[in-house]
Amino acid sequence: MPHAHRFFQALADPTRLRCLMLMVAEDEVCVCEMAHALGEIQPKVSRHLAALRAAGFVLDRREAQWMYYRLHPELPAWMRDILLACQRALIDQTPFCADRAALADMPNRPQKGAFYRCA
Amino acid sequence: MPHAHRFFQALADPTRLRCLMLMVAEDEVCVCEMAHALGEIQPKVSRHLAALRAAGFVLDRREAQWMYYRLHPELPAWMRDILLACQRALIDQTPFCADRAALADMPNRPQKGAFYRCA
DNA sequence: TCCGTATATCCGTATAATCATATATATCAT
DNA sequence: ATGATATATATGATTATACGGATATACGGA
Repeated sequence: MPHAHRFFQALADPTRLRCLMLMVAEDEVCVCEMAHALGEIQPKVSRHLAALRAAGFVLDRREAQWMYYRLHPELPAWMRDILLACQRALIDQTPFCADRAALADMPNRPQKGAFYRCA
Repeated sequence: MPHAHRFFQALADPTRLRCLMLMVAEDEVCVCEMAHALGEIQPKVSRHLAALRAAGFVLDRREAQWMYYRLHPELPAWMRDILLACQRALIDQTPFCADRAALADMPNRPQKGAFYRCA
């Protein structure tokens, strides 16, 4: 119950679920990419990612000024299964579909391992 | 998006998740059975079940004085899959295991189709 | 009338949104 | 190199809202 409760509590917020779906789809995503994809302000996204990190569901990694977030590699298998089931169920639904499209169309999108600037 | 949000919001409460796991395990369960199994007061269980019903995740059925709740038969397949994945992952975990045991040991447990009273 | 159930209300707590600010890193000019 | 500036990110503080718990009450069937 403790783990399950926290996990579903994390999924229960639309912003967090959208961020998680982006991470499932793209593996690693930085804050400014998520903020752009969701059309939300940066502090809002950052706070929700901090909550996911504090709960142990994601890991962050710094690369220059960008903080990249990804699913925690040691996430229990059943939680990962549920996230994959969500992706399958929601992949063509609003707003998840539009989020991925907006991310793909993001101008000046930071490129990992290169020295580009975020818009 | 609205559906997924509501769904995980429903799962995010321990009482609701425990009730849902009982319904997954036993198909139909009445309010007094759930209250006994969880060791919670009846109004608390009733209110959470009302929330699940209002959200369309469960259906209720009256039989004499007992209200039996079950998963909504038209629940989307991906939601049902997630509930089954939860059952597999949590079946031997606290408190779900103890909830099933307490339900099995419940004295004067109402029997469907008969004229017994709830303890 | 009794019992199971549902609901209204009140209150305390938790959670989220927003603004403002702080920190860190990179770029650019000198 | 050094320092200034811009961008990305994080966080503190405040406010607003949602949620849960407990009690009391109302309803409905046997």
